Amino acid sequence: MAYHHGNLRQALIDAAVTLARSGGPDAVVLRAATREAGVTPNAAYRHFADRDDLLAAVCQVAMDELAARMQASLAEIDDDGSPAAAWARLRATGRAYVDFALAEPGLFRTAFTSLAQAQHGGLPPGEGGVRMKPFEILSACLNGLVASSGLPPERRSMAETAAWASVHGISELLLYGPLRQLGADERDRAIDKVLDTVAFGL
Amino acid sequence: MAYHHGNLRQALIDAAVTLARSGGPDAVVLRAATREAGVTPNAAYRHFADRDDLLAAVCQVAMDELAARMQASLAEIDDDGSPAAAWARLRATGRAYVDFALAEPGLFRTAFTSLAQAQHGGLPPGEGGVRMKPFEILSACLNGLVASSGLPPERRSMAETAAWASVHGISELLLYGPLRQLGADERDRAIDKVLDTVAFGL
DNA sequence: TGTACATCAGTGAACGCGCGTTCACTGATGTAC
DNA sequence: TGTACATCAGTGAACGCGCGTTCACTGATGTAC
Repeated sequence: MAYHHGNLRQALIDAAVTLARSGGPDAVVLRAATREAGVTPNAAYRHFADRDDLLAAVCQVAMDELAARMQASLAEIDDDGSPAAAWARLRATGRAYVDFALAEPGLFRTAFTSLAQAQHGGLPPGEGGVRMKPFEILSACLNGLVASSGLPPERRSMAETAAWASVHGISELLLYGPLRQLGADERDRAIDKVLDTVAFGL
Repeated sequence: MAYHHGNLRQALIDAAVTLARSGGPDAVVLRAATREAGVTPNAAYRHFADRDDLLAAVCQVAMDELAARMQASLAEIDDDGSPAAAWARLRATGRAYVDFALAEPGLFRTAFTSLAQAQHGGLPPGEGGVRMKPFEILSACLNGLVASSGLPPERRSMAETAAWASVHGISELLLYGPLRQLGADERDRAIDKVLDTVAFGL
């Protein structure tokens, strides 16, 4: 499968991810990606329908990266089936989520923009475009919580929504909101406060 | 104060707000605003240093609008000093926040972008740029909650953070996240769930 | 009250820029005989 | 094994677009005598 370039498609995605990493979705500029890959602008059209198609690929990568980090932090906690372990697992995914947002604001923002575009543009409903692996990870954690008796089943309903909203919200607030100037310590305390409140609230 | 145009500065802001309303901060295009105001592009430079200066004005308007809606929903609940009233007031501001986000996604997004830019660009720390009236409203609600004995003082700390994160998060999720396809009923239930969880968690 | 003048809000024309995208092409790759 | 050929990934040049911004200007407004 190595033609002239080798694997231009992947090279373009890599370059575009780098752009998104440092400047968010708007920085995913088709010409910049081809420049970085050492190729003519129009060469991109052999591999992507248009700029949006390239952006969609980047969004998928960003979302997958977020899921991978959540999964990785989950792997560090051994699941002995106890409620305490189940709560620790939930907290770990939340923390990983926020850490990813803070460490990679550009990718974090990008991860959610293909969803935004699917809203305006076409894209058949149900055919969700980007797969939301993070959502599935969160659901699994909550299921584990119920299974371990850490959470009464009658409180399980819509727990994803409550948990995700808090964790996503604190990420945005720390990045772009009134909390963006916080020092590292205060930031940690803010994140803990949010995670505490969610756990208690559920 | 009426020269040639009347009040071009305000007319440009109005036009720019309309742009932001339908397309978010990126839609705030200086030339488009002058076009709408029936004026030459460079006329804008009599009233704004550059495009970012115009955008900053729009951000302030958007943030003020958000605060106004929170304030308005607060005014509908008579404050008899009881804990129940204090909780209802908190909930009303949260609900107004989410409702604003859903009704005016472009303005909502714009309200928070001058903050994002102050982060990258210069802007002396402390000199916060856009004033965060919504934050102050929320703080006042939480103070009222403590005053009414609805919330023990030892739980007051960082309550703004927890409350705001949840409310901001559900807004983003409904607009751009996995919940963006929800119907009106499910949406209401999701918002209620989040508000319940916050109240319980605090 | 009338006239000369300074101010300055808005004009007209142009700049350089980088973008996404299209066209006809070239030349290396892999394939069939 | 060697040659003719089809494929198709990447080239080179160009397009039209709209943007932010700058220049020297014009002409209506308000002011001083």
